[in-house]
Amino acid sequence: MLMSHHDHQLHEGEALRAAARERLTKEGEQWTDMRGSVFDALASFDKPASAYDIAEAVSKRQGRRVAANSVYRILDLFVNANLARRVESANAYIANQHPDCLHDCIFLICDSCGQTVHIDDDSLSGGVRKAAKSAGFSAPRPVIEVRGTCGDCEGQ
Amino acid sequence: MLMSHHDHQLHEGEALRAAARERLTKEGEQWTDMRGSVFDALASFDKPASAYDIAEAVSKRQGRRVAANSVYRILDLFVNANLARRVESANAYIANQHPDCLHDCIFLICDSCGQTVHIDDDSLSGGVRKAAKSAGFSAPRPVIEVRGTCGDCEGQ
DNA sequence: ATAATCGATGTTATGTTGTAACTTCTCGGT
DNA sequence: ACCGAGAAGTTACAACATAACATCGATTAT
Repeated sequence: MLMSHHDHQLHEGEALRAAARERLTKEGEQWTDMRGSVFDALASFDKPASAYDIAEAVSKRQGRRVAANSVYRILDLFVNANLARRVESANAYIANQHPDCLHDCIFLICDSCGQTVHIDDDSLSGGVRKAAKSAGFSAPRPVIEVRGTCGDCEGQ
Repeated sequence: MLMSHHDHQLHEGEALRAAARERLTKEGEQWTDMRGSVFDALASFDKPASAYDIAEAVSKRQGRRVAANSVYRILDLFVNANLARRVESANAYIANQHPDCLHDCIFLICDSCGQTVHIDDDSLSGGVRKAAKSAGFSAPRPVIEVRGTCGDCEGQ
């Protein structure tokens, strides 16, 4: 079975930061120091991070207390602007590696180590969207996540 | 496009309660008064209910304080035994209307009124499972939910 | 220049969801 | 009667999330 693919600009490090910044400003939002710090913290985690995790990371980095509160505001902004995603089944957030392009993504979360990979399969998410529409739902936003055990953890 | 279907015993009211009870005892677990009360409360909601909602309902019904704590224990048991499902994106639980049969279900949750319908589409959930397995994940448990606006709320 | 405004952030408080640790109760087997 | 095990009670707390209001700094109008 052949899967349709399209080219993604997959960003990381500086490039990701730049892409995020560009995306946010294109939304008409400001890229402030605070937002930059939150983004850096978010992107520095290798697994989904809670707002509190991020608040702690930013606090440490800046040597002052940053309240979870402020972090939530910024995360909400990021999610709306496609810079970040919320992982519902983990109450956590993860940076979006291609903020430029809109997707329903599918997260695979390892119950053992927490590692989370994300895959884009528009045929799957499209099917879910379609099923929702058939049931009379409008403006459907699919949440597709899979809990399981990743390959690395499988052996042990 | 034709969708594969299979017959479901869709239970409600007394029949649902009986089916749940049967299912639970088949798992080797006891159907106690408390569990019955929690199940009744859960099934009495017409939308996903939080553990605290349920604790409150049971407390009211019994004229004594029932701690959320106890409700959580029972809900976990129910979820494991397929009597209930957790709706991840709502931090809430919903009774499973066919506890006899195993499914990855798909929930459609209305952001406006909270009504939640569940659909079973094994081809969709199977696709998600398959994608997870291809990515090296074992024992995948898909979480498929859709946030949107239901038909009733759409007009207004 | 000063005042008004607005968006971003800080601050404090509180609400909601979820667990942990330990005790008490109940029931069945001896 | 005693014991053991599972269920439920109790208390405490951790983690997640939001609300309301104050402050700050940049921009604009006067």
